[in-house]
Amino acid sequence: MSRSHATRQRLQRVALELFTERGFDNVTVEEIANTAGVSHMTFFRNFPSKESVVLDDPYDPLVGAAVAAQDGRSPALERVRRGVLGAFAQLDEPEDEMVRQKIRLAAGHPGLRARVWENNLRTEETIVTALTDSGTPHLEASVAAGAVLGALTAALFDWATNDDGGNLGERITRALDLLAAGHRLVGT
Amino acid sequence: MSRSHATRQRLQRVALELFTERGFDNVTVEEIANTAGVSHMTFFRNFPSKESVVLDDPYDPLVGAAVAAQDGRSPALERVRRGVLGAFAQLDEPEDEMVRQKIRLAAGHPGLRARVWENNLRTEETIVTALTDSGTPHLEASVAAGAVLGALTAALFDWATNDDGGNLGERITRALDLLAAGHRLVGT
DNA sequence: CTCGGGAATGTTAGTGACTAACATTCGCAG
DNA sequence: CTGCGAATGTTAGTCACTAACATTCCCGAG
Repeated sequence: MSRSHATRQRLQRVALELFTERGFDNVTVEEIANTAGVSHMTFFRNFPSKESVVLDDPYDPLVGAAVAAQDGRSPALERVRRGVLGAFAQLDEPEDEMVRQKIRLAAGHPGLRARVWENNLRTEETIVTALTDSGTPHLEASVAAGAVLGALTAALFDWATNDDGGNLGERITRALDLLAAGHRLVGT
Repeated sequence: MSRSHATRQRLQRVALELFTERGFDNVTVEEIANTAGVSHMTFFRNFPSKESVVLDDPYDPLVGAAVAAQDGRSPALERVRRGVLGAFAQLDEPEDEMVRQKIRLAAGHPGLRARVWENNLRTEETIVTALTDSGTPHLEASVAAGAVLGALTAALFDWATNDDGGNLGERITRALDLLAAGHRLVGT
């Protein structure tokens, strides 16, 4: 398990370096594996796809749990919003630079950018389940989850693209505040 | 141009049939092409990828224009919401059954479902541009676009999955009303 | 130390999406 | 009919990804 874990880390580090240097499409899995001193099979035993090296995100699942923990009497959209904020608030920022690099890679490549949703879908389902379990109608739950994750993802890409030096947590907080504020003015 | 157009239609029809019958992953491009009486090269000259047969959606770009046409004094989120509603309202439902089939296919396949976002990204960019052009800050524009498209996509998948016989336009209207209503109760 | 077994890795030989280069056929205007 | 351009076909690739099987590595029991 330990030897394997080291190999995985090495593959990921090498892959992100090469992708950043030469672009995702101009690096083959063969190259990544060779540079890391293993065969392409070892690569695929550690990552289900080339894209997953950039996209795998262990934080997402936490969000579902955080939403489920919210007070069931708040409106669905607000519970999702608070859950997402809560989940990110309780994260320290360990490999902040790696996260930044991954988001930047994903933001700059249409295919990767699209695949980000493959992660979000799991989270979305978890959230929807948490909401429907407490009586929220399915469509309302879907809309709430979709809207918040849509806003969150847009904020992440915005952060990766226009980096103003601020940290990620702040940006997310600001984005979701905008979402909450956006409709208080309805009817103006 | 006419011979080509007929071929494209035939390829799409055949492909959707085969996908529905046997599942997206169990149909090769070769088969689609042969069944349609052409070579696989002709397939790729008509569609940039196997996935695009299911995903190409000529309606999306309209949304960007509709948002740009909204009154610039409303809040960003509300302008996006009204723009999207407006764009769908002015659609007749021509190939409704084909749209339904495509959304169902996409909803039932993780890879396709993720790629749906490749379409949304173009739309999202158009919307963001329309908003920033009228002075909205970039993050606010991104969040508004992301939230509405996230909600819209969730509603489409919900419609495809739990078909209650209602039509698509109604479902979208209901979803976006929920989004607007969701935050009126903030602070309850 | 050494030997056995299971985990980690390698080799080989595929399948299938997608592309480039070049050859062919088709439809239509002159 | 003829010739030109668009549409299509052939061929021969590259690359992501997989299955089956062979090999090596680590580690603890004897």
